[in-house]
Amino acid sequence: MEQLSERKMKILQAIVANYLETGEPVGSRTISKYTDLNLSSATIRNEMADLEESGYIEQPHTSAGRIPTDAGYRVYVDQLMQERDNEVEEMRQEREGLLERVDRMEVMLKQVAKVLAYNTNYATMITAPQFQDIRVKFLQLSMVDEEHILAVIVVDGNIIKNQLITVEEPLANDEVLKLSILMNSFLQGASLRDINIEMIQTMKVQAGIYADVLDRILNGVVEAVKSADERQIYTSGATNILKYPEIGDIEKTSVLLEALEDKNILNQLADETLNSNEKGIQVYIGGEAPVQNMQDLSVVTATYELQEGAKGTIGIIGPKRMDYKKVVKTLKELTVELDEIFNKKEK
Amino acid sequence: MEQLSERKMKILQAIVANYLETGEPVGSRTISKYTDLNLSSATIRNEMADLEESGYIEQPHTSAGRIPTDAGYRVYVDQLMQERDNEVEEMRQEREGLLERVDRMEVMLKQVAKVLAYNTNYATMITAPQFQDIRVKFLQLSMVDEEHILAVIVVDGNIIKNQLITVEEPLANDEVLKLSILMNSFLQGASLRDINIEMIQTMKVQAGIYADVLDRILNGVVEAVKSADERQIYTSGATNILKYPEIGDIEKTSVLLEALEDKNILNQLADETLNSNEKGIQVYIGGEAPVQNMQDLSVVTATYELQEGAKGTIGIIGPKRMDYKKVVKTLKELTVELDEIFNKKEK
DNA sequence: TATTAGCACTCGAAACATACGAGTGCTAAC
DNA sequence: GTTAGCACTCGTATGTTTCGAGTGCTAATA
Repeated sequence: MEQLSERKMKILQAIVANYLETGEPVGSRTISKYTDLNLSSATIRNEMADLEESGYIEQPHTSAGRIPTDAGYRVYVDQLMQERDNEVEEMRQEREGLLERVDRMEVMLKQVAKVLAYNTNYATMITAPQFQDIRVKFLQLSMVDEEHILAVIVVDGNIIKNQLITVEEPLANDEVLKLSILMNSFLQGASLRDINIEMIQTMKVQAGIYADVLDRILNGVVEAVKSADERQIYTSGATNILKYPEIGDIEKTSVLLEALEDKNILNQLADETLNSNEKGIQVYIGGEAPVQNMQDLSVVTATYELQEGAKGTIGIIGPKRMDYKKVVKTLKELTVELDEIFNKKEK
Repeated sequence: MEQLSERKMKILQAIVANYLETGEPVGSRTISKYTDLNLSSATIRNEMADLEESGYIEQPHTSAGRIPTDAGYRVYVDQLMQERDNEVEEMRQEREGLLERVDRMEVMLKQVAKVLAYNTNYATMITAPQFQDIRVKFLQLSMVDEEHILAVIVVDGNIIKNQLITVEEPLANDEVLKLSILMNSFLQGASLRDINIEMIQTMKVQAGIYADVLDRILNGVVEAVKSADERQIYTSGATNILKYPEIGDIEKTSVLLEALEDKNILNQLADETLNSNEKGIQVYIGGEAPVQNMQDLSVVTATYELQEGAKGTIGIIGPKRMDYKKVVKTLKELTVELDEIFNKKEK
C-alpha cells in the first residue's frame, strides 16, 4: 500500500470519521460538504475510486457509499495515535491503598470494568496486575484446632493465601513455631523455580518427624503461588455489542458474546498484549486481533504497570466502527490512574 | 380457574409438551394424532376452545394453533412435580473436601454453572452456600514486617479472611500474642450481633495502649464477617438465550442479557428462593418470577443445604418453553450431589 | 348427547412486482 | 485538474398476490 497524497489522506480520514459517527456508508457528496477541501463531489468520487483501488475503502454494494476496510481504519488509528502521543495526560482521582487486601482489588477492578463499559458503551475486560516471577514473602503456621494447621502464605503483591491442613494428631505450639521458622528460612524470597528437590530434601531432613506435614504445607505454598499466578479477568458490558446493528445476525452476535464469556480467549488477548513489544495502547482492527471469533470487532488494549513490575491489561471490545479517539483517550487516562492508585500504597 | 376434566387435562398436557418440543403453536390435528385419546381434530378443537376460555392456552393470532399461557405451563409443571416427588434420587459423584479452601469452592461452583449451562442449553446461576448468622471461629495476629500486622480471621464455613494493618511502630512478638489471646477470648463464637459497644469497651480497656490497634483489627473482623456474608453469584451460559428465537427482538434480548449480568437482580432471585416456604425445586413461569425483566422467561431454582445450615441456590433461566422435566430432574440430582460434596468434608 | 365430517373463512408468511432514490462512473466542458 | 451533468445500478421500502395451516360453525352420525 503506497504512500497516500495529503489530499487522499484527508479524504480517507473524513470517510472514516463520518462512518464512525453514522454507521452508514458515506457518499462523495457528504465528504464534499464535510471537509474544508472545497472540492466537488465529482472530484471526491475520483479520489475515492483511487482509495478503493488501494484497498482502504470499499463499497458494500454498487451504488452505495464507501466504508473503511481494516486497512482504512488502520491508517486512521495510526494517525490518531501519533497525535495523541504528543499530549500530556493528567491524573485526577485519589484513592487509598487498595492493594492491601486482594478482594478489595477485585471489587475495584470489577467496578472499573463496569464504569468503563457504561461510559464507552462497549464491552470491557480488565485483568488484575500480575507479577512475572512470583516470590514467597512470608509464611506462617498455626494450629486452628486439634486437627487443623492453618498455613498463611503471603506472596508478591501482598496476595495472601490460606491453606488448611488436616493432621492426625495435634502438634505442640513450639513445634509449629519451629516448623514455621524452618520453612521461612528456606522459602522467603523464593520463587517456584527456586524450590527444587534438593531444597525440599534438606527441609524434610531438618523437619524430622514432621516431614510429612511439611510436605503438605509445601503443596499449599505451590498452590498459593500458582493461584497468585492465575490471571483474574473481569468483564463487563458484553451486552453493549447488541447495540451495534452492523454486527448482523443473531448467529454472529452469539459467537461474539460467547467469546466474551470465554476466559480462554480473553486470556490469549491479554497474553498477546503483555508480550507484544509495543508499550501502551494497542489497537487491533478486525482480523488483526490475535484471537479467533473477533474478526468483526475491534479491540483496543492498554497495559498498566506497577512499580514492582506487575502488569495488567485493560481491553475495550467494540464494533470496528468504534470511537477510537475517545477510547484511546479514556484508556490512556485510565492506565495512568491505575498506576497511580496501585503505586500510591507502595511508596 | 375451575377444575379441568381429565380429558381436558390430557389435551392441555399434550399441547404444552408439543409446544416445548417444537416452539410452534400447535393445532388441533396435531393433538388428534399425538395423543392416545383417539379423538378427531374437531373434538379437540372444541376442547381447545374451552381451554382457551379458561385461560390455559391462547392463540398468537386467529388461524394459528394454540400456545400455553403462564397458567397453562403452571398446570403442566405442577403435575410434573407431583410425579417427580415420588421418585428417589441417587447420588454418584465423589469428590474430596472442597470446602477446605474458599477459592477451591469458587472454582468448583463456577465449573458447576458452566457444565450445567452447557448441558441444559439454558443460562445458569449458582450462589455459594451461606450461613444465616456467621460467627467468628478463630483469629490470629502476627507481625509481617516492621510496619504491618497480619490478622487472619476464620469464620463459619472455614472461610478465611486476611487483613493487613499498618502500624507506626513494631509491636514485640509477645505483645502481639497477648493481643491475639485477648481478642480470641472475646470474639470466638461471636456473631456480628454479639460484638456490642460494651464488649468493645472492655476489650479496649484490657488492651491498654494497643486499644487503637485493636480497634482497627476489629474493623477487619467486621469486614471479614461481612464479606463472608456477601453472596457470591456465578453465572454461565447467558448467551444460550439467544438460541431461542421466540424471545423476539434484539431489544428484549438485550434487556434479558443485562438482567443476567446484573447481580442485583440475581440476588433478589436467590433471596426469594431461600426465603420462600417451599423447599426444594421452585418454578417461576413468566410473570411469576419475583424480579423485573424476566417476564418472558422462566426460572427454575433449587436450594441446597449444608449440614451446618448454610444454604445456596442454583437457578436455571430459560425461555418459557423450557424442558421443565429435564431441568427439574437435573436440579434435583445436582442438589443432592452438592449436599454430598459439601457435607463429606464435615463428617 | 357426544362425536365427527365438511366447509367457508381468516390471516400470517412467503413470493413476487414495482417504485424510489442515493450514489456511482463516465464524458464533456471549463 | 476540476466540475457539471446524466445515465445507470441496486438495495430498500412498499404494495400485491398466493398459499396453506388452522379455525369455528353447522349439520350429519352413532
